[in-house]
Amino acid sequence: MSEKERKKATIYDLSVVSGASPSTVASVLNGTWRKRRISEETAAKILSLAREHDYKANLQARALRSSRSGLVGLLLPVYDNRFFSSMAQTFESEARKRGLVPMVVSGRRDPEEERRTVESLIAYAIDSLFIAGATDPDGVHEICMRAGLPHVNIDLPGKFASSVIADNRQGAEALTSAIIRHAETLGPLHSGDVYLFGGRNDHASRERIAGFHAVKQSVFGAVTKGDIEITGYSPSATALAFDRFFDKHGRLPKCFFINSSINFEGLLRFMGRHDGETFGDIVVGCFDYDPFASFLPFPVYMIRPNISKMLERGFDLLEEPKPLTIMIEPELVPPRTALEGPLDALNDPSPPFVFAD
Amino acid sequence: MSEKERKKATIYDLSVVSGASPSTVASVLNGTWRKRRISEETAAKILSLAREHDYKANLQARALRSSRSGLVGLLLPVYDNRFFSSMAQTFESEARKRGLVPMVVSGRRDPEEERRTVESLIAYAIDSLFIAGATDPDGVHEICMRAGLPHVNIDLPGKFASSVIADNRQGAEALTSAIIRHAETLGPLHSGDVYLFGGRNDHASRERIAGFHAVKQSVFGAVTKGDIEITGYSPSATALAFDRFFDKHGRLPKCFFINSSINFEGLLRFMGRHDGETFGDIVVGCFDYDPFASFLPFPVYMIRPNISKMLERGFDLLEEPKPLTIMIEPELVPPRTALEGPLDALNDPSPPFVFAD
DNA sequence: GGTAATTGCACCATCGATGGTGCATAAATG
DNA sequence: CATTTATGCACCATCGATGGTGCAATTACC
Repeated sequence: MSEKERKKATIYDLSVVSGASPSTVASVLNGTWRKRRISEETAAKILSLAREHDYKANLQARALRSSRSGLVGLLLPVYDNRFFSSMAQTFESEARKRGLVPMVVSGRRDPEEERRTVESLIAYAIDSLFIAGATDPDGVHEICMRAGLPHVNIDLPGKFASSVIADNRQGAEALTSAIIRHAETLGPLHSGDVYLFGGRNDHASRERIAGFHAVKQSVFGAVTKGDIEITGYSPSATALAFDRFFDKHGRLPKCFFINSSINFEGLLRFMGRHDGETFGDIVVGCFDYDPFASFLPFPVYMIRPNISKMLERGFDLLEEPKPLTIMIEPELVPPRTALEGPLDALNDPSPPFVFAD
Repeated sequence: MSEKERKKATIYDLSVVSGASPSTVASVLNGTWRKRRISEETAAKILSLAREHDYKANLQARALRSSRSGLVGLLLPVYDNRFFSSMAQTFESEARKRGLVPMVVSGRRDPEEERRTVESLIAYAIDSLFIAGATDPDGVHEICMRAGLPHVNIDLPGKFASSVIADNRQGAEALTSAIIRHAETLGPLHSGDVYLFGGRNDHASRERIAGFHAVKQSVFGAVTKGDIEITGYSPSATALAFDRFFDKHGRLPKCFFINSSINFEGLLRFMGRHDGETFGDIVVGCFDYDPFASFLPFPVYMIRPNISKMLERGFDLLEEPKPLTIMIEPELVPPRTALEGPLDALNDPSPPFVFAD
């Protein structure tokens, strides 16, 4: 038996060994056999033969016939960032919890590539798609429409499709208040001491900037011009922005808001070029979450979206007939707080022990 | 045309509109038409009709018929960790570069779940599998064997399958030397000041521990007993280990080697519980790479595997008839150095600009 | 004992694409 | 002009699973 298992067993093989027809075998194996009035006895025999021959359904064939593949896609811009990789992790559990198989792809912030990768998913007949952070959501939406593919946006504004978004405005306000309050405990603070770096002309950035300015307005009564430096989502462009600021003012702002952890990496690169300087007197807010950032030598406040709630609501929205938008409040993470992540849900199979050496 | 595109066009649809047979249409669309002596003219007509009807091949059907799916799997333990998410990112490019579609899944360090996820990949008829960091590589290997699935281990020792591994021994030696050298510049150092935290009874940990001890041996002439605290791959267990050490000695070791960034998170959690203490006098080595760790208030040396080279060699090894093992040297990253990551390869489509506010 | 209802399953077309084979028609060759 | 060779394509079985339909054999019922 272990020798002959070179080729995978099919329902036809089981049909031969069991003496039942292929369709009977199929219905036993896919669980529809009661509906088809297959006898308990026949079913039991086929199930035991299936186990014996290590039968595994060919899902490609099933998908082809039934036009339901059991695949759910997730389009990310990139993987290697705490937010998106954590989303991939959570997405995988949520998908499997629902009996689906996740296909996670990245569009690398390139509209052309986003389209291509989504088309490759469609070619494999995924049943639905989660779009998280596409550069060109409308282009992706268009493709999904044409393919009749149900889809939801995650953390993207939904002009056409359903969306679950973090409350960027509220989050930015919370973050801005937090850093201003902290910076004020360190000394007098003026509107001109409070900056924002990063972002781009997208919905999320606009909302965050609006929240940032709203808080500055209410705290200082006025908003300084030029308190925002747009850098796109690039570590190197952000590092350059800090270089420029530093060259001009001889220091960093007392207090600033960084649009994402990618931009935060830009700050780190800038600091890498200024070894020896401690930058202990700055207060930073980062609209993103990375546990490491929590332990830098200066206070870092972060905003952490509630990813699993967002995804859960996303699966709900797939059922919805018409486009809806749901907002989920993110969480403010104070400095030096290492929160739990999806890794904590893992059980580490080998218990700790000490090597005999 | 845009109205009627509700259902996806098939070769049969194109066969009707073009007047050619389905097999002719298929061969034109999959590029085998010259071999089949289809005329230039017919091919051109069909290609133009295909474009017009937005034809996209159903890859499930193709896979079923040709028993080549064009899917490559990557099994990770987890996504949300710099090393593995960076691997996912690089894997995706490498796969697409080869005309394949990546399917990345995580086994969450659970042998049972690893098996299940790999079986789900096999059910979709993936052509080959990259195994990175499985808890039970032999179990996975067994399943692949049974399914006749070509597979390579990445950064795992290859008892049965081909492997590309980081040189853990050499990397651990480089890392240990680096932190000892640094710590020695801060004051006198004894063998008892140099510890290792994290890891587990797996190949990588064993090699790293061997390298660690070899260097201690050569520097101090002897190895202290009990200089190693095994914690498994869990942030919380690692935090507890630091707690224990701290409770016993009233401080952290002057100089220590942390087995992975997951264990590193444990250090951060420990520090979160000791706010106010700066821990400025420690020197840390982390056998893993996270750009944020580079900028903590104490020196952190890191080891960063050359992921893209490992994956490239992995694709090569798939062709190989018999199991081979290849070692790739990792890179030592000194403190306060922010290196480039895969994100730098992305082009940020919207150029930086400043909001008019 | 004859008809009706139920049970248990087999048959067959189908999903979309592929590739081996074979057969007209046209062109080349002697 | 007869025969060989080349050209261009159609036909058909096939990959593995599914689900509608139909039909014998058994059981129930009057």
